[in-house]
Amino acid sequence: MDAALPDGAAHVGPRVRALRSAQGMSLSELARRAGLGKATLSGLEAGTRNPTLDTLHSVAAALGVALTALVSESTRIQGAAVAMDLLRVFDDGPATYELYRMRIPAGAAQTSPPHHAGVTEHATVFAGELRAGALDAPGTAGPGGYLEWTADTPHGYAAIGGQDVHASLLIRYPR
Amino acid sequence: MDAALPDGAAHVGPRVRALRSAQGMSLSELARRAGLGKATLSGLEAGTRNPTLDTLHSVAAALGVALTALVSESTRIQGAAVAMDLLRVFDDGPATYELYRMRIPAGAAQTSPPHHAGVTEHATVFAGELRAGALDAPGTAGPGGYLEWTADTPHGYAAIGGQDVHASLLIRYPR
DNA sequence: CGCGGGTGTTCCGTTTACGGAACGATGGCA
DNA sequence: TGCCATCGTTCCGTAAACGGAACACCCGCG
Repeated sequence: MDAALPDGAAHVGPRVRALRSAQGMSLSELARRAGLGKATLSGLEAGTRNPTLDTLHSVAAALGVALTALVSESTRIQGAAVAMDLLRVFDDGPATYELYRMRIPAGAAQTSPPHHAGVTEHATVFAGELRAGALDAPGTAGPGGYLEWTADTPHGYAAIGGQDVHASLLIRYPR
Repeated sequence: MDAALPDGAAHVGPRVRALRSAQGMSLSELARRAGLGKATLSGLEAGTRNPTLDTLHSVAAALGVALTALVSESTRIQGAAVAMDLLRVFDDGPATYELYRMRIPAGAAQTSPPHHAGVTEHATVFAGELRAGALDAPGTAGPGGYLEWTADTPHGYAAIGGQDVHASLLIRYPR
């Protein structure tokens, strides 16, 4: 399960430094605005420290970005053709929802084994032409279009137009 | 004792606890899987500690969710009846997309002035019964349902069932 | 040349997040 | 009923993240 997740903390430092210098802000000034010691920031950017949630929050606020922007590591699920980034997990009463961003290279296709009973998938297309759904009855949708299907049977995804498909995919897992 | 952990930290604890119990996992088991001490997790969930990035990373991995899912904070847009949290902004080729999470209290309703021409809105309902769309031709959708409408005319949102509406709203702005 | 104000790094004492162990509470099971 | 496993919390010594100060360095300016 551990997979080859590169140590998340290692990426935060360079990202802070990049965001900071992109705004033309000095380390000293960021420390002042964030109410942190310069030693803290120096170590954080160098990756020699393991920052606290409070510290990260202060830095993000002083940089004017969301905390997510500092720690976001795209947990990418890379399939044969489909790449999905998990954006968010909702936990709403009778069901759990996972919201993904999906990319499919032009012309590529992929099938997926069935999930548990009652699971449905909902896709909203940003760009390209998506064909998706049950293998024997797929639907198609272009930019702005929407598709939904039950995922408890074998289903597939394909970019049938001449360009890459970008879409958001919502997977609903009932209790 | 006062602790008084600033903002962000306060929300992480309950979220971890919610995600953990949603999977039917005990605190002890999560501690074991994450390679953390039970004291660390107990304090984290209670909000009496200020966790380290490493700790958060371990917890997220053991829960099988992205680190973002633990620390994400929302930029909320609060209307008369509708509360929307901006989740993500996409900038894909010919259009820009804003992905929101939308909540409407049971029985509440709200109208929205027109946006620019060509703007469309796409809603996927998680819970409750949503009535939304052009004022003269709204549609309705329940859990798992989908609605879309053009936003360049006056439009509205309403929770018509007896319970709150939870939905994801995608707004598409063509160039 | 100083000199003052800026940079980022390093040192150091204090604070605190960490894991391990002990704790009381709870829940089967014989 | 006792027994034992597991639950989540609390206590405590250690490791380390924290802020402040000292540091070397680099500029613009008189």
